[in-house]
Amino acid sequence: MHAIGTLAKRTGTKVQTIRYYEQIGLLPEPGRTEGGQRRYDDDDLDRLAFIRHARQLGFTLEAIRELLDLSDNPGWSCADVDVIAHRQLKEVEARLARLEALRKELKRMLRECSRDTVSDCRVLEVLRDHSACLADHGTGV
Amino acid sequence: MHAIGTLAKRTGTKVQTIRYYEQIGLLPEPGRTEGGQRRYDDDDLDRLAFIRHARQLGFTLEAIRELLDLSDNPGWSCADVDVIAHRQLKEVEARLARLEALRKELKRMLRECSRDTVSDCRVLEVLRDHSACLADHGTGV
DNA sequence: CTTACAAGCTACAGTGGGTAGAGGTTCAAG
DNA sequence: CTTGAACCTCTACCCACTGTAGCTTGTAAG
Repeated sequence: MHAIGTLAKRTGTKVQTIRYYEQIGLLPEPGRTEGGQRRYDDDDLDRLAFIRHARQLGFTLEAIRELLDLSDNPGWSCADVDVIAHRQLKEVEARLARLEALRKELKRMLRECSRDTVSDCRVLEVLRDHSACLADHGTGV
Repeated sequence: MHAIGTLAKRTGTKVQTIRYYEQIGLLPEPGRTEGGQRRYDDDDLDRLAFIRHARQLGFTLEAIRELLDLSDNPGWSCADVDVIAHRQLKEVEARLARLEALRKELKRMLRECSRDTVSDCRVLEVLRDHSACLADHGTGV
């Protein structure tokens, strides 16, 4: 039986975050001491570790909820899990592509700036000049 | 004199977002018609375009506020602007690195999964098995 | 057994960067 | 003059937490 702080330490989670996961139904309500403090068993620890690991991989809490549902049901299908993981990979790759474009644009801006070593900086000009960029509205970085 | 909807269309911003920028002090309070509707001039349009462009480059609203302050002051220094832009580039590059690591981990997971074509999927195992990953707590993706 | 204090508790507010909706008013074209 | 699209304010919501205030409980040392 572990106190909430032990769980927190073992999984690298904040105490409040654990209570938050309970609140939104990702973690089951644990048992309590007479005084009302939460006490967890190893299953809870595993479940939390799973959640944290999936979060580190960028899964949303909703996706994690799906994964947990699938793994809770004895008749879960591998294909469903695969779909979720692939969806996640696609999202990560899309974000990567956007960030890469961003990096190029920033570098270009800074390169232009450093060209005129003495006088007025061009960064603000570039930011101001919409036409100079490949503006696609809606960032989603 | 432009209505808020015109500004919105021209800069690819939602009407609500423009009002939000005003609320947090990024855009000045514009003049109003007798009936109370906002009316903007070309300076406002430029300022909003600047904000949107900077947002597309991933600058936070706080960073944008700094940039606008610098460009409002006649005695702003190029070096200050440069510092902000470089800071932004560093942040983007850090996020890129993290996302790249993430993509690798996801790919590895999916590769392991597809190895056993028939039986139970390994994705959930991998998510469960903390030791298999290069866990650094605190994602910041 | 008492005391000290770390760790726990609940409840609520705030973060960033907006977005959505209700319910009402104004503007401009026909 | 009428219509209806666009405007107005105000409030609440999104995600995934994080922080704070004010209180209670658990535990180890003396």
